[in-house]
Amino acid sequence: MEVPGKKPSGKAAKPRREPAARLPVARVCVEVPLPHLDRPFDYLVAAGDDEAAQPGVRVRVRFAGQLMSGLLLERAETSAHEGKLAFLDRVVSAERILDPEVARLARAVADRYAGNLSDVLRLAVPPRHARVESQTPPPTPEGDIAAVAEQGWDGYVAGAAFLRALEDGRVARAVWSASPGEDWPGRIAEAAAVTVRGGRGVVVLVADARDLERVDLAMTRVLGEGRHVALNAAAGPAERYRRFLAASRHQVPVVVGTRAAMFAPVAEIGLVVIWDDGDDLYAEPRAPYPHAREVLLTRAQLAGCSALIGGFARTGESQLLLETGWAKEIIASRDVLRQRVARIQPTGDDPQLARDPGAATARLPSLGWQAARAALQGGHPVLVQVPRRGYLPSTACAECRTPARCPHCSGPLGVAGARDVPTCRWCGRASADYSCPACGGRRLRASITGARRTAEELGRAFPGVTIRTSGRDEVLTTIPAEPAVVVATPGAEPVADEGFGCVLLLDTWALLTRSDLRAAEETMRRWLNAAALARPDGSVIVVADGSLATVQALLRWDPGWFAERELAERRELRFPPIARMAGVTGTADAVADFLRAARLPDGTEVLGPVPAPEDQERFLLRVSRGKAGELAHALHEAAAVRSARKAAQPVRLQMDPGTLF
DNA sequence: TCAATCCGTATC
DNA sequence: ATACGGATTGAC
Repeated sequence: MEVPGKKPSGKAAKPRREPAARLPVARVCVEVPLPHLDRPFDYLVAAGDDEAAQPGVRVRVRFAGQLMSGLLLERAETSAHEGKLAFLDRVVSAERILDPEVARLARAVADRYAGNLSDVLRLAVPPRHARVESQTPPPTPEGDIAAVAEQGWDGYVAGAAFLRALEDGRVARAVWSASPGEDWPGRIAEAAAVTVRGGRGVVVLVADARDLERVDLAMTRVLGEGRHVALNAAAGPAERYRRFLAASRHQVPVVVGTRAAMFAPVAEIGLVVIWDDGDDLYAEPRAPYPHAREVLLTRAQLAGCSALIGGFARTGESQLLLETGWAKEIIASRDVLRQRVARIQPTGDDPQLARDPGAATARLPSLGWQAARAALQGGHPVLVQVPRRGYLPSTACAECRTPARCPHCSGPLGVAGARDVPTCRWCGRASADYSCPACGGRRLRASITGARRTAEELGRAFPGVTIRTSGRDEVLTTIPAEPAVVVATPGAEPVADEGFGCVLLLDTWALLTRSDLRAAEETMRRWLNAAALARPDGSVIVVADGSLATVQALLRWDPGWFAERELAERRELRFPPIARMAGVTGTADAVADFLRAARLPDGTEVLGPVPAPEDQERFLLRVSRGKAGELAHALHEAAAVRSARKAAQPVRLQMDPGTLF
């Protein structure tokens, strides 16, 4: 290191600056997105900046002749840099917004995802809002957390033991299969409360704003006011930064939030929680595309804290955590489960289907119609789950536009692709030789039947009953305990005050026949999440063949069995998460150039290329789980080589890509 | 021999 | 990106 001496200043413009007496060197992560610059750069701290220039503050630095933003990672006595060090241009604010624990996590996430630290830090630290920073914060509440009633966890084998471990500050890691009807926000709030009582902080992730609202309310109920903040985009930048600061300044011990909260700072983190980790909203769409579950698990590992992965469904990744012994299972005993679960029945092979006059009127399988009618008569609401509008087009006659109906049950006929055989979206029967009952035409055209149209049809089937819809445009959060039919798309199901008397899962054929890797898992997740809303004395009707494994798992309410099966299948096929994959996308030339530069680990399988959008192509690289770190390192290195020599055409790298085909 | 320009490389 | 240094070129 060479400190600029008292050289005779030729031009008087620069103010003379002396380095700080102790720890004069600041290591800075400069905000540049280039892989070959993904390392800290050392700067001198001026004596006047000594106090403000603490680890975690925002700084401005001159970098390659330009003023750039950066984050101060650490102070040091000396630098290994050979040349002259420049001074920090200025400390933007003395607010230490990058927690050391989060900084370590960010580095690990960057490494795992073959990305840059500065990219990850941009995800971890919200944009500054100067006014909010200067405002004085509300005082932290005094007093103890009320003793938590933990009976809610008593229904689970190992549930009480898990909470005890949290309170005692022992490390406990669990995959929790919530029982149907569970007040899961309440259970999560209880787990948070005992952790806080043990003197540690908590980060809770949920997939969307609606779940966040529920957990937010539960936290207030269990912890009292002022002990947690909810982080989500909806709050707006100023409010969002205010809440971030409340966590960063350790004024609250608990943060709940959507994806971006995975990096939220809390003092002495003791527990991370993620609910429904199969929801695809947990995949971050910005580089380097980290998945919230993986970030939280990395965080738990690095910080040595507890982890709770909860849901009605169970992902392959969670199952792997159990099979490797990293986490323990928390699950209700069969007895408790029997008391909680509704009567679940398939209709796929319903022998009465065609003959039942009620079914014909309702254009529903008779079993479904009867169950719904019974629930309504009992004074309870009915939930009908249908896939999202446009998810799978149904069809009409190409000549006269009469909607194409199943000859057996009058359900709508759907086609997955132009050449596919029309198949009923209700009963799943194929109609290879369909002809239009109105004009005899044999050609079909696609038309859309969304939740609204389904609602209209059901309105005719249940005259005099209120029909409501909940979907992308307008999401219902809760509905009262009175007779009504709610048609909802997956993920938009409201919670009924005392549970639904009946839950109908329609259009299951559309979900089951999708060919991508997660189709079965995703179907299971959607069914379980909807079926969990049924009353214990209610019914769940799934319009599918009872012999299918996915349907079997639902009937038996056994997400563990299903996940085990699913993971075994992926093991056989060498699919993630058993093996690990990386996607390399770009123009043919760029991708070829990249792969030439990459020193891939021994045994890497190079699959492809396959065509990708915009005239690009994609390769998939596959390695064993143990070599994933090595692969990520090799990819980052190759990206660095290319960016250093200014390769014109970019290549997009993605570890664990969401779609494999 | 010197200045203008090009190219490659580092960026503290 | 921009800036700098060494190499290269061309004119005197």
